Amino acid sequence: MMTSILVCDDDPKIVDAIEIYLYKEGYRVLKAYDGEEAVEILKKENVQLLIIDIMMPKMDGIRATVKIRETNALPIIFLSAKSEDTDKVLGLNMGADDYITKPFNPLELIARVKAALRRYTMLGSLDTDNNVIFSSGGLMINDETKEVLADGEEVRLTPIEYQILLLLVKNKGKVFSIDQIYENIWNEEAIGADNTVAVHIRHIREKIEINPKDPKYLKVVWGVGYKVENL
Amino acid sequence: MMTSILVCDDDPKIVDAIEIYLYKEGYRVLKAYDGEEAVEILKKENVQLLIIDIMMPKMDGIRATVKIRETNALPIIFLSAKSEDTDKVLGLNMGADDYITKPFNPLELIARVKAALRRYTMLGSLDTDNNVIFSSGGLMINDETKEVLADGEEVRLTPIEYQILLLLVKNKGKVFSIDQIYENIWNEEAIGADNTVAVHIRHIREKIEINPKDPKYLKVVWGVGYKVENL
DNA sequence: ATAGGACTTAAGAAAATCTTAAAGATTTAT
DNA sequence: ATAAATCTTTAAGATTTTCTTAAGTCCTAT
Repeated sequence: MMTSILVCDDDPKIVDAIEIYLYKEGYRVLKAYDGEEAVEILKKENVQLLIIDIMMPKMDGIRATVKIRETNALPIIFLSAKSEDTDKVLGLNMGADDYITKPFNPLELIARVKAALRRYTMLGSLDTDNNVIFSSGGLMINDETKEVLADGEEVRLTPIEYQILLLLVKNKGKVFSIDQIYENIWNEEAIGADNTVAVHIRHIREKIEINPKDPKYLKVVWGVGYKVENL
Repeated sequence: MMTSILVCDDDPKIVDAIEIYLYKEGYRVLKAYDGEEAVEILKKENVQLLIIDIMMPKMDGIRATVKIRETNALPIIFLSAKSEDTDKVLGLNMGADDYITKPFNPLELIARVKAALRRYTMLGSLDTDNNVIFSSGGLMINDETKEVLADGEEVRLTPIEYQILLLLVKNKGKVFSIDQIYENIWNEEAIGADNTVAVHIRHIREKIEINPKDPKYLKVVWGVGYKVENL
């Protein structure tokens, strides 16, 4: 399903700029130019994230947020001019999940959008069993059938290997320390279990990587832990 | 999310008593028995409130508070024996938000805890806690993926380099002395460690700066320390 | 202008972390 | 009960990171 993002700012130039960045990342972009319009669109459309300016005519971002929050729990990112610190605080209390100050760095915008969406879908995926398929690039896990595909090839993992990979792919991009991995899978304190996990990592790599010595999916982050690249 | 409270007193009886009161109210209670321990725990755990005794061996409550305030804005409630009025005043100037005199009334403790937490969450604590993305101009750190982008380019930092840069970007604009940096990252006293930090600074600059000789992000403040410019 | 302290830079030794293979222990399936 | 599969442990080697030393350069006050 395509992710829809509603962008709301009274300055069309900013809306257009954000649209371009988000479109490039593969999101569907809806546009509004004041708070009322945003509220209307959210009633009709299925939107996963709202980016809204604080200072706007008609209905400002804060009042709009209050109204929206009455019926919708979607994540909201506020836009604000650099020094509007008061607004910042107000906005966060009103139910915004993050904020970006103008002028903003496009990469930062994208990163914050992704982080907000991830937090949101993480919470949502608990109720909807819809999310059983996780993937990153040529790597795919179907948690219903327990099938793992790497570059089109089916891969047979042992239960522990499967659980580790599932954890990492479900949270692709996020780095897990060896202890975190151990505690997540074994449900007990990790003491002297570092090699255990390391060996499983090795086995997983042997099975899913074309070249285990130079892994493209399961990467080490030195001194920190492992992650599955968000491809 | 569960609210965590760190209780720090050198008298285990008092810590245990407070734990019981707070636990009944549904809070998660962490325990420390001197200032150093408290500082350690606050670095690792996500804590929303600190209750700390003033008179303690090793590192007393006031020095601990000063240290903690360098990086953490959580509310602090001081515990003090009845007549230590001087300490009381000192503590409040040091960034404590409230104080309770021993022996205390459990109901009063709970009331003050709730009041402090309310004030804190009102002020948008989301800034640093929920946030995993920190940026300054063209510099961006995502602490979840441990990715660092400088002018759009991904940069590979070693763990120590990463931690130093994260500290500076999280507190952009603020100057840290070499000793402060050392103590924050290594968790031990900085003695003769100035060159060590300087070398890491150099390495970070080599990686994130276009021209390391004329750095635009990681600047030196002569005779004081280093900071990341608040761009 | 210059001396002295503060910062920068380079290179190599030391330490820490990760990878890998292989063998033994445990669990599961037949 | 036995074989097969899976998991854990060990340990050596490879790699990366960290620290130290030492010699530079740059600021600032006199």
